[in-house]
Amino acid sequence: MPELAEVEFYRRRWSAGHGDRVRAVRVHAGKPLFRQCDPARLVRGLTGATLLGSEAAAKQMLFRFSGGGWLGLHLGMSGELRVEAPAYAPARHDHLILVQRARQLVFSDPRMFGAVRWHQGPRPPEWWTRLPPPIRSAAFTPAAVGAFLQRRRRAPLKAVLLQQERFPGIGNWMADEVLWRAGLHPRRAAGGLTPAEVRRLHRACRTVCRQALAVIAGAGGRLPPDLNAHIPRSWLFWHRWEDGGRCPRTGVPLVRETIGGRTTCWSPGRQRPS
DNA sequence: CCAATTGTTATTTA
DNA sequence: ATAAATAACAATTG
Repeated sequence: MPELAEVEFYRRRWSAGHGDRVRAVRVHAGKPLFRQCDPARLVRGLTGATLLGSEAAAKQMLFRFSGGGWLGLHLGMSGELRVEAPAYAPARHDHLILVQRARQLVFSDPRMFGAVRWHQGPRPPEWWTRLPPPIRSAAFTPAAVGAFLQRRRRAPLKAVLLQQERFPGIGNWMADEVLWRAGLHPRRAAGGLTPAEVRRLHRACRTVCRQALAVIAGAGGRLPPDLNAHIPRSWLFWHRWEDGGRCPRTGVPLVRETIGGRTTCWSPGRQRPS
């Protein structure tokens, strides 16, 4: 499930453990989740360390520990972070648990497309510092979007929006939401947009990211009880999987089809193929 | 049994 | 050689 805003939502859950020491680590070593790290070193580094802080960017999270330890998490397709009571008994898909005095920080991922990384050193790891500039940053300009679209000019817009090197954090539902807001058909060739359409796409990316973060991860106040609790009914989000779902703006029946290898939903009329 | 799933990457095709 | 499409990864559900 997790895209930009969901990742931030889950990171903030674990921030309940900031400032507390990790007394023990439970890990399903040998699972593909740990292919990018050495589970033995992970456990050795985490045990006894204090969780000092954390950040999320794109679909990545980075947790900082005392002693120069950095824990990287990616939630893949089905990952989630939870906070459980000290007495909680681990379930089958709880592949990494940081046990603290007052709680357990649980990383659960049934499909195991996620990843766990461990880095030891004074500075954050290379993979983190080299992430592309966020969509909400000043570096995400219409010119940068336009240049990227030109390089992928024959690919459908939907496929291009899913490329993390230019649209970090965008996933399947956010891509559909962006194209719907911009009024662009997902099958349009990336290189065929007018300058005005590129600007619309750029603006829709920023708007969707900003609003999704506010609504899903909480603007500044407290975390919503549930991921989707505050997503407005006026978003495509709620209608894209419904059978007989209708465009919340035009009332026209929505269409679903595979584009760029992923199930894609759009509103005919509002998003024209040429 | 077949199909589907909010992600990424290796491999194949054009 | 490059870019686009496809398969594969694993688990679960309809």
